[in-house]
Amino acid sequence: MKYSKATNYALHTMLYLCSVSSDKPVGVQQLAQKQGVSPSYLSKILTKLVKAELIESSSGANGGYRLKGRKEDISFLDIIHAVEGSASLFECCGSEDSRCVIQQVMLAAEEAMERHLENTKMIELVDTSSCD
Amino acid sequence: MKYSKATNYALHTMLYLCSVSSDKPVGVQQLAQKQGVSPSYLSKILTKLVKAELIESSSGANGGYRLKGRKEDISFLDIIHAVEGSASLFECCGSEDSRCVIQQVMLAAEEAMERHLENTKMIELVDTSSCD
DNA sequence: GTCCATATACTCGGATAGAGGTTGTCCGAGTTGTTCGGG
DNA sequence: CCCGAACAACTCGGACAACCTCTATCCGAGTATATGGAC
Repeated sequence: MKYSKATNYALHTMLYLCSVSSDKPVGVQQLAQKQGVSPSYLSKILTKLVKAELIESSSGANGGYRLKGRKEDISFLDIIHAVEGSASLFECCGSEDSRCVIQQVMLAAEEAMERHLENTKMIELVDTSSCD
Repeated sequence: MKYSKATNYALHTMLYLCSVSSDKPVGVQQLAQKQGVSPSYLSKILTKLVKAELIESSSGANGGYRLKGRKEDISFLDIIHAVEGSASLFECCGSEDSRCVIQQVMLAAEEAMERHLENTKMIELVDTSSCD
């Protein structure tokens, strides 16, 4: 059980886009170079963020990606759900059987984590960002 | 990012062992049959619980698995860590670089979940258990 | 009855293997801005 | 100067592959109990 590297790339990219905060889109090559990933792969991840309407893309020359919503509203959870999916981390008996006590405990624990991720917005980190 | 089925099997097995609460060990066949898993596979999972000293095994006829510690002390987190490992869910820049803000947020969120799992002991569920 | 060999019922651990997810790469297609040549 | 064609830069999306983990099975080895026969 681990968060995928894709999530890491997505979070760092979003943090960077929030800190730039420009109207001009940023090319995927530039974003990829900063993190030492191949542009093709990063583009695949960013597509998920586009579908989640966190960012938007513009094609053609001088194209790239740029924030869609206000960066005050973007939480960690938004990004993680966009990349990892929003399914529950734990599934007990195949179906979503809510009678299982174990399932209930796990769900409550997961919600504790998600609350924390939802309350932390991207903008809070913009100034203090290291480890680009 | 999902908890493995092995974790599910481990939790259910531990819950059952806690509810039986007998000195006599329970055979892996019986445990496996209750959950619809193959005994060979379950045995492999239980080996991890033995190494974590949550349960102990006795070989030979009438052998099997039985709780080692007091069931008041066994938390969800103990079991999960035994099966999934206790590594952090999120690793930012390869090494454990604690300067990364993103890493810090993720770590704090993870700790929120772990606190919940640590505070929930097996014994709390013994009576109300369904979904064996 | 006692002792020992054998059978029986278990766990333990390694080898193996398929399924599925993760992490990438590659390439063709479509889109936009730029450049350049003809009128 | 103006228009259009060609070009370059860029994203989009699918196909594909290498790799790893998860899930699971199988089997041989070791171990503890039960059985049963010889004395």
